[in-house]
Amino acid sequence: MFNRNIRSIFVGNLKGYTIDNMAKTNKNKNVGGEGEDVSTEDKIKAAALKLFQQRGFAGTKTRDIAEEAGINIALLNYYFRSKENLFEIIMEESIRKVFFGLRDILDDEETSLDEKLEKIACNYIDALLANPDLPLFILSEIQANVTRFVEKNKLPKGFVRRMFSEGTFIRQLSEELRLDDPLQIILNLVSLSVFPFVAKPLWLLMTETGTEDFVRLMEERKKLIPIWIKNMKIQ
Amino acid sequence: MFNRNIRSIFVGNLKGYTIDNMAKTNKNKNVGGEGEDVSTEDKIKAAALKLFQQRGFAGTKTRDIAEEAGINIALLNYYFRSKENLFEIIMEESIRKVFFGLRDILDDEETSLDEKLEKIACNYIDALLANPDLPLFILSEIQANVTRFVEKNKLPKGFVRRMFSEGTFIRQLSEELRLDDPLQIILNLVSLSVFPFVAKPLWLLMTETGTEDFVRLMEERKKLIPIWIKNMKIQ
DNA sequence: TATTGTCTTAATCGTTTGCTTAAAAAAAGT
DNA sequence: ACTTTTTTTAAGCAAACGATTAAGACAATA
Repeated sequence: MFNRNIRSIFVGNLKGYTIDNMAKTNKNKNVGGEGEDVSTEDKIKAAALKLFQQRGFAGTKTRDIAEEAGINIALLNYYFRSKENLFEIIMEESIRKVFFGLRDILDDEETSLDEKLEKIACNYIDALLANPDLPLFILSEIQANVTRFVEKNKLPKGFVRRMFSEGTFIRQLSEELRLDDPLQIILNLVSLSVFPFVAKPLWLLMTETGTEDFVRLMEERKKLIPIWIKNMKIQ
Repeated sequence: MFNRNIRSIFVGNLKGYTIDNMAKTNKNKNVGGEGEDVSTEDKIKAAALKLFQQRGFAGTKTRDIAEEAGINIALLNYYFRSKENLFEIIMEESIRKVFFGLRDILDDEETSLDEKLEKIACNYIDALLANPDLPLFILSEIQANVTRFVEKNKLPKGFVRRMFSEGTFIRQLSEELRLDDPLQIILNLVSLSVFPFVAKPLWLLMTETGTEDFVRLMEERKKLIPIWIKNMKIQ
């Protein structure tokens, strides 16, 4: 609750306000007994996340974010210098949520492949159930602006190499399961776990079901996906 | 090459031009020997498809479409009354491409489940290789504007019921393969086939490979996916 | 040749959008 | 009481954006 504002303000130029002004008193408003009271900055970020996920960067207007957060545009620019800056912050946290859990599981040398498969399917689907719109948000924003991703180095450092070259997970896949192409299996693991969330709006339309049914379906998959993956060795 | 313009103009109000004006002389410009010559309407639609897929509806500016098509905004509005109208047309054709092939295969009573699985994986991946950006485009635009989809009834009539209730494919799945939940299997089939294309930009970034490698990977999957699906019965 | 449909040029209109500013009120900290 | 920080109000600017219009060039057709 301290460095947040500093970072928000520090990205790019700073006009009008001094850093001291912003950083010194960044109180957390959680003092009332209700527990409903959140700091304004977080209110804005929550509103921005919601709208960015729903409508994308280009489809979201700063005025809508302000309204959703229950504040005014002036205040939005007082905290986050620009729409783009706000978006960067939201996207960075989104990436973190989606990739870091995965990395921690895959990196571990101790756990067996079986455990990893279960952990990934289980933890990952849980994480996505908590943030169902994250995957489509990230994927479509990459599509809309690949360069921004490459330049701003949004992917966790070393994540790529650790997962696809020197990673223990790949080795485990080819050794323990004797699967010819580990890349295909990784792709399958991610496809089976993530795609349902990407297709959720369409799925709900087509099956004419509600969110509750969708959640049930995903809960089942936590057990099923590891089984399916293990059955993917050539028999 | 005749009713196109009529439809483009007819959606919504019509001001400034008479229907006769538009419909009477709608020549196809393919008369030169080069074969490179396409009708202006198609040039605009091609440009619109490309940009809408890349940047989404909100992220695409009419001026960009005009520039991409090598024409001017005035002409764009002369053919397609508005950006929104142009988008509707593009989206409708996109939906058609993505869903109709699938429906035709699933509907057929004659072909066995094995054949269907192979046909879907093969034909579908071929179709997506020809239009790699279609799935993410459709899915993110549904997310961005679900209501537009519901109201404008974009999904093929009867498609939902035929696929998920009275469909022969579902029956075949549960009878021939004795899979407990056919819905999960359908979801898997689509996930394994479609997700790689949705995640393509991210995949290329992470694997540090090129489009050629991606195509090879997908070609392999055409054979592998049916095998994986068949192995999904509880053993 | 006159007509008709296609396309360009260039200007413009009304809105929307991102962002800024100034002044003051409200709240918090000292 | 005072100072500082947060938030509102309200106005407004400059650019972008979707759409329109008028006038005319060009090509095809009759």
